[in-house]
Amino acid sequence: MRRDIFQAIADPTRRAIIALIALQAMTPNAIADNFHTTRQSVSKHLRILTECELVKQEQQGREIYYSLEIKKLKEVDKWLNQFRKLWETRFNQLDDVLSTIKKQKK
Amino acid sequence: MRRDIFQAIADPTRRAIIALIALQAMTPNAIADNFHTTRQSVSKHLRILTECELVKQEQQGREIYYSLEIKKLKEVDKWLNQFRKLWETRFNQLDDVLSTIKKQKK
DNA sequence: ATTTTGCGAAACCAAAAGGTTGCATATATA
DNA sequence: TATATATGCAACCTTTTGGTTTCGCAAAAT
Repeated sequence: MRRDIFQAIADPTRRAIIALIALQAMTPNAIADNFHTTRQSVSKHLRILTECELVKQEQQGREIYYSLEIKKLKEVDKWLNQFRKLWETRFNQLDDVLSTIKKQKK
Repeated sequence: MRRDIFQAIADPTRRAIIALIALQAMTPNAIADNFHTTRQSVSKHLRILTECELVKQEQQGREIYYSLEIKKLKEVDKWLNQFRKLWETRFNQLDDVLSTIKKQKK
């Protein structure tokens, strides 16, 4: 089990869940209602998300509300930082210009 | 085959390859020398990265130089944007303070 | 001309992932 | 108390993944 954040966001359903609970906590059943999948499947995704601390849970009676640990997403942002300088440089803008010229020639 | 950028960066070896060729183009053999894996394995990763347009290749004689399509990484950044506002709000800073207090109590 | 080198592609394999089904448990509700 | 609901967890199955081995081809080197 790798279970790091990059593997966690690799699955499209998990990304959808993340977006869904970003603003308000939801129960597994409520989440499952939003997708074409079963509650158990969502539950599995939630476990993975919980294991890599992307999601936190709060029990309320027999319901469990899941919400996003937004801070954890910063790790992806941090990884992107090493490339941000590259895509913001003039060199890349020049690259864009060159490829545009190339296309026009065709 | 899903083959989107999120699945591409899910693998740690692929992330390492991405970081490696971010600054200069490299051949599969040269890339493989940097890891504890075979050239064929790297080749497979490069194919995946190429398929989702994260990497471009340039043939030079019998060698093929692979380099990063930095622009493609912006897609991850774009996805993060929807959450960026959230983790930058005061509410989250308050959240941080609260969890710090919680830790001190322990 | 022959050998070496760099490469992609296909075949094969073990492990992991994602999904489903069934079950146990705890909390509501009638 | 009996039943319905919300959930986690384990077992199972199929597909995908990451890796290795083998092969063939083309370009360089001998």
